[in-house]
Amino acid sequence: MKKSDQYYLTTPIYYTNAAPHIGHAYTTIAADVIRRLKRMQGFDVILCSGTDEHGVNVERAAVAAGKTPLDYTNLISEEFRRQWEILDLKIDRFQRTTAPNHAEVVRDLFERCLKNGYVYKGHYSGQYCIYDNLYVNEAKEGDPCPECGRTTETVAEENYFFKLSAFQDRLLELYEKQPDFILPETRRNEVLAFVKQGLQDLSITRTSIKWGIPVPNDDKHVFYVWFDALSTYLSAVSGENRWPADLHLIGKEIVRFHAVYWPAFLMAAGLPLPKRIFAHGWLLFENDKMSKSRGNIVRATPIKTVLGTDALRYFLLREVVFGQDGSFSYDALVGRYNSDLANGLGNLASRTVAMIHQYRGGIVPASDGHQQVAQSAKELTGAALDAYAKFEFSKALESIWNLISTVDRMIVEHAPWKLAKSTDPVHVQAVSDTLYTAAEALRIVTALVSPVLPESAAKIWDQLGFDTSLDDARESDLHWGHLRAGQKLRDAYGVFPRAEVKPSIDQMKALEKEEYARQQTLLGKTVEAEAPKATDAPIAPLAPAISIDDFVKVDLRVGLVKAAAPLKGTDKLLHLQVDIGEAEPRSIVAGIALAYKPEELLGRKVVIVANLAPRKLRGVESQGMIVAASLEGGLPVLAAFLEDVPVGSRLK
RNA sequence: GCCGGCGUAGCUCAGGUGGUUAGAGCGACGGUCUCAUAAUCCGUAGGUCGUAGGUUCGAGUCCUACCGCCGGCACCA
Repeated sequence: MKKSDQYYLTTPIYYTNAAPHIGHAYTTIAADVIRRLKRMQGFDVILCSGTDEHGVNVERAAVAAGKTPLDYTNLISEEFRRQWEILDLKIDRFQRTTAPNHAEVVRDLFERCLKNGYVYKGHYSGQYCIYDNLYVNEAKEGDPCPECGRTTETVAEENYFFKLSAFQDRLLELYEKQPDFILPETRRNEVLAFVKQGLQDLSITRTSIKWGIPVPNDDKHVFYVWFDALSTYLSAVSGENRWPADLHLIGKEIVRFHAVYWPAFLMAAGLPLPKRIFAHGWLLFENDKMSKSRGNIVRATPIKTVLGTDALRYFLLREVVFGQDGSFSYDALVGRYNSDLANGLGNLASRTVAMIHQYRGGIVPASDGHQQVAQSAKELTGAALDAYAKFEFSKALESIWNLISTVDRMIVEHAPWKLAKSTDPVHVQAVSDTLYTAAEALRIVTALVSPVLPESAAKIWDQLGFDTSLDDARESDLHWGHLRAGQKLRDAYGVFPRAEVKPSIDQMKALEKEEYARQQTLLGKTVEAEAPKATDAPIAPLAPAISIDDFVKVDLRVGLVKAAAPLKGTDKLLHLQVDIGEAEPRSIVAGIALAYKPEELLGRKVVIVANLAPRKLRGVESQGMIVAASLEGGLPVLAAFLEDVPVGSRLK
């Protein structure tokens, strides 16, 4: 049985199709901060992270790199682990989906679900168009393909299905009873809307994939992504009595899997549910989504090298409202570093320690401190802890910096450097009061920021003369007056040296290039060979072989876009008029509105499937189809020619 | 198209149940101090609170419409 003082939290299980970047670091840093906060509250905390290593994408990437899937994922998994080490993130359990203990847990979960009647072997059977590689759900035997008009074939395929449909009510009840099961609220609303509109059973195995965990007693099948990956949260603590997790920290793109599928799997298996799911937002790069195709991915290690890990941690948690999207930029990073860390906390530590050395021989003087500051400290500490408890990191840090600024003001107001020249006992005590107040407030601030700035806080802690580890600090240590008179301070040294803006940005950018090159070399050609955004969506298997006669049936033509307009009522559809050399331009509806603006298509040459049977889309007849590369999870890219070609030419 | 969120100083954002001159931090500018990391501290400038109506004695705060942005769903064959 799990003990009440235990806290189990997880990061997502990162997919090993790409090397770690700042986005992975963001989640993991946040988890590390929560881990330290919970420890401060006295919990026995463990943090689990890991790598999700199965699936087609990994299989393909491995082949492309000339490696076996396992060799390949060994490499990337190790790269993730190394990354967390470099960033001083303590991962208590690092679980790989390729580990033997994990396979056992997955099979066990499956068998529990099976035994309880929530898994069935589905014979998907239905109409299938072999030409378009398309399942036509609504068609009956002998019906034509809506795409090409040719007769569909009846196919039957075996898959294991999970009866997700049986859990709609229970899930809604869960969300109702535990309103904070999914945070923030906006994500909860989305999940509610999704579940309320009805749930379909989920296919949880594949026969087309080999790189995965075989289904018990039926090893033609391999578990498909979510059944496999989500179980990691169980396998990371198998045999430890740690389950259920207190918190799954995730990115907003995987909310559905964690908030719908995962609880349903666990309900089906009769296992306890996680207590809470928190989805943070995305880290944008200067308002653009980071992506390989844009080439604007940032890695964490160059930032560590130039400004230190704490600078990165502070920036991410202070600048970004946790739960919302936030943007990263080098300017903002260095700005925050200088104004908040160097000029704020760093300078306060520096001046406080220096003055006590200078005016009191490095010994903390006896005093109760200024009561006004003590009062502010009490209030602001309370506010910060409240915010921390709600994962409102930016708010918590704001409160703490408020206290720093209060202390700075107090120091100027009492100007100890003036009174220190006097031997009047009243003045002597006044100086002591000011110095004690500054040191005690600094002590509290340091302990309070230590979950976010562990490395720097430890340095200040050391300068204040403590021998204990800040890791052992507890919330009760935050009360005013714990600093003892007579404590001997250590020498002062800079904790956050001020950064020159341009040189440090240049240096980070240079290191960023090196780091990118290093990762690329590590992974061989695979980094470049990858699709811009790889997801775990199934990759369509190669269509069946056709003869040249079959190919000739497809009439591809060069067309010129004469007109283009959005199709109202849709996000993705454009209505085009395309001249392919006929008397009238063709009316073609294409799902490319997210990738292309109508005006940039005008006058552009495109490739058209000219003999595709016409079909109405949203009430508009589409007399053909535009040929485009369809990237997984990405935007379509139109086929085009490098040389100019006449309108109407046929492609062979 | 449906559902939800947002639009407040150059930037990032606060502004329960409507009530005197709309706030903070950063940045800019001016000044001050010297314990300190050319830091601190004090002060100044800057906002028709997306637009247009409406309710009200009174609206950034409520209502309606519209515009723009962001999510989710639908849609994308």
